[in-house]
Amino acid sequence: MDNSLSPQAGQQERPLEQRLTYRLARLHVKLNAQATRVLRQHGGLTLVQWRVLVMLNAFTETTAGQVARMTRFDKALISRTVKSLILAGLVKARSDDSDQRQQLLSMTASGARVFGEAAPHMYARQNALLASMDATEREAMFDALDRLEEFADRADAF
Amino acid sequence: MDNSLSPQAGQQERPLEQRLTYRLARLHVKLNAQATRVLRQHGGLTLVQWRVLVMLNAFTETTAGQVARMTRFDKALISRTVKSLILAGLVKARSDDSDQRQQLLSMTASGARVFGEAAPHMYARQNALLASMDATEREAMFDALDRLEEFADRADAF
DNA sequence: ACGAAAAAGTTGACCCGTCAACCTTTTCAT
DNA sequence: ATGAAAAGGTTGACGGGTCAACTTTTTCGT
Repeated sequence: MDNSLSPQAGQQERPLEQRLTYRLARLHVKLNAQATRVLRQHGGLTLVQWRVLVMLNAFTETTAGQVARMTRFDKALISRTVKSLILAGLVKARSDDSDQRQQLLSMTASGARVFGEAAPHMYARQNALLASMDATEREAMFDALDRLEEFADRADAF
Repeated sequence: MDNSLSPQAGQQERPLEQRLTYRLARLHVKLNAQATRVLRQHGGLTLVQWRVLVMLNAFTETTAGQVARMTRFDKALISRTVKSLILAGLVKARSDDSDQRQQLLSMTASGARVFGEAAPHMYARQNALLASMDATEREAMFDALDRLEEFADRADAF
């Protein structure tokens, strides 16, 4: 609750390490916590479950692999999450005749209901988030994100 | 390797959920991975160990609690990380006569050496990151971060 | 048409980070 | 001066997320 720093604080304005990396990490944690809370209050999905359902909502019959690629989550994580969703009756799998390796996933009616319950709140939150910036700021933000991500991808830079 | 999406992709330009949250998460993961790799190649610290040392470098004798508050890491995580640093001989603890609950932490010579080995690379990386944007973009980025973080802190907004 | 390589998914092991319970020491109100 | 509350820190348990190994099915070059 008390935000005042130690007696020694203030010696240096920004000892906070890599400010950018650090700030991003902090923001990410906070936003995640907020989203998790919203989901818990409106249907009880986990964040990963929610993201999978978002994908299944946008692309009606999709495979686990495609979800993994689109969300950039690890396929192991997706595998377990899909299993949990099927167990909860929110998702169903249909085997693909043309490729026996993969299964086509889609929401069940109950899945759609739970998704529909959480979605308005999640999207409202998202809009409120975006509304905290004006158009040019948003533009700048997304540009910066692109730039930074591109940089982070040049793994061999260091 | 293949970035092309499914046959169904493209139906919607941005089904990617909360674009912002999602993008931040992705960037955060990438930056973390990069930092972790740099640390592994230059001394072998973990990211949390590094951040604790950054704090001990800036504030000579600090307590675990202060490190936790400054880094916003969970105190449990700090406790374990400090233990690992002491075990590795990189940090030493001195009991505080005026308060028996806490211990004053500082780097050992060997800790300073390891820190000094990693620091140039970490700071170079940080500078390169910032250099991927010009001054006004940086300004906008940090403004946006402030704004978003403030929003995320208004927990009761939803 | 066959064998090598690649893709889809599953599983186990592991680390990171959080949460809650707990112990000890200190603070503070009355 | 004493008991309640708060702060520092430790620990155990747990979920999130990654990595690597493996199975099965498909693709593709020759």
